[in-house]
Amino acid sequence: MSDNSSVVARLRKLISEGHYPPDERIAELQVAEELGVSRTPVRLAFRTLEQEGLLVRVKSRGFKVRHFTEQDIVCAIEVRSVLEGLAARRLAEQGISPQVLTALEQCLDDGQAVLANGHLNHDDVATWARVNSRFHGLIVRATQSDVIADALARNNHLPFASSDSLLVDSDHLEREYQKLVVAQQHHVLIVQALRGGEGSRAEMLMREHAYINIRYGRLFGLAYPLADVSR
Amino acid sequence: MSDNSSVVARLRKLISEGHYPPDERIAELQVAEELGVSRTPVRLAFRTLEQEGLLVRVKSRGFKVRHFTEQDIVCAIEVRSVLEGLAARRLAEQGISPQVLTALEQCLDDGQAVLANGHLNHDDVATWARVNSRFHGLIVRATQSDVIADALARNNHLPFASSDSLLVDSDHLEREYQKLVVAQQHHVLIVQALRGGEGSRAEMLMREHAYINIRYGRLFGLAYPLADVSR
DNA sequence: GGCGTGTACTTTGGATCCAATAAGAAAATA
DNA sequence: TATTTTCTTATTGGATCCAAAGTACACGCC
Repeated sequence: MSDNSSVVARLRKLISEGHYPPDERIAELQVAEELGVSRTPVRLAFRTLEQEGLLVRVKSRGFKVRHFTEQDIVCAIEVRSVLEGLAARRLAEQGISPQVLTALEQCLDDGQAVLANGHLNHDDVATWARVNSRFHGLIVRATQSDVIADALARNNHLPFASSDSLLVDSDHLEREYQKLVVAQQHHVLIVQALRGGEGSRAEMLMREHAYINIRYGRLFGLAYPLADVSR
Repeated sequence: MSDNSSVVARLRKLISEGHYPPDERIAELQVAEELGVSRTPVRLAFRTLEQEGLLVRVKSRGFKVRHFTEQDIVCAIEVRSVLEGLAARRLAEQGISPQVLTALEQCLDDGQAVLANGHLNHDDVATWARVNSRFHGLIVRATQSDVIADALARNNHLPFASSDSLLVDSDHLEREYQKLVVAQQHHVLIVQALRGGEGSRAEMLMREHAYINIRYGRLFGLAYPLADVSR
């Protein structure tokens, strides 16, 4: 807590929760008082958040909260799509280690276990989120490339760009179950391609996989306050 | 100059020139004195540079200069490759405006003019760099997506990831000329694909185009001090 | 002579102070 | 009454100060 990175994290949260509305200027002093710290850590955090893409610099008068359109969200998912695709291709082509392969297969088993009941409950959703996060993280880290990992991490700071954004719609659990079944199938095929060293296929599958929330039409109606979204 | 962004720019330059050696800790006070400013703007700049990937945070003791391996440089180019590929695909699929098309064709003409002599001189190289930069910038901006543009911009902060890094080898001007001829051909084909709305083809061409410095074997022997590079 | 503890120093993180500047409000003039 | 000019105020950028933490060195003890 003595570290200013917590200020970054707290601000990230507050922004994506809409506490600071999009497109509105955000003052250092006000934030500092609300967080109970001085201006200094806030100023530092602003620079970080700016680079993460959550704040934009206004001509010569501080920062304002970035507003995202539906288009932006789609783009962020597309960016993740090509970057994770790249990671999968690299991993397949450079060869996957037995350790990583074992870990990925464990993810497949764990994922299968979640879906075994034929329906979803709350714990299932949480478990799947963990397994899914582990799966994606494993592939990226296995490429051993900090450059790719960083590019992905930065993109994932944008709200709903991350593969962790499950967007589970508790009103349509049936449909959500179908989505996870498809996701699980994707995972199986991706591991298959990785094991077989099929770079292009791994990339293609991973790219398609990233679109799952778009394909399943659960992209909008988000908690995050989009700028000009009506529906 | 009164803006601290100049500190960021100056530091970026100093780092990529090797004034601060890779993998070595970088102290706020020392930098502040060298730049003739106080610690505050340096501290702010460090946060920006960290997000840009030029500095890495050391456990709880400030920052050190990031070191890049050959592998990292290749990865950065691959990242640019897939991102510019994405931009090209989007642009082709969403349809390219007549204005942008005209501007791109102007780039093609200008590029052709540079190569018309059959050989390169110093001015030619500079001109081509400008035209090339304009060409790539046009395509990215035409997608109207800040998210993609930002992802690219961040990646381009890594040394030699940017398409502006021509890496012209004045000792082998003949080979460099051949490289630019190929690049020009790529540009022509890319515009063709964009005009025809062929998204996949545009993406594929753009991705290949990004690899030109790798294909032409002029990737290493760089000014930037790589960590463990012998050749 | 080696190892451990303690102290001094270096360096970062946070708070406050001061100056520059831009925005906003009020007043004066046309 | 509208417009322009000036003054006040809010807010950022830079500098300095203080506290906390970590490192290194030295001294002492085993």
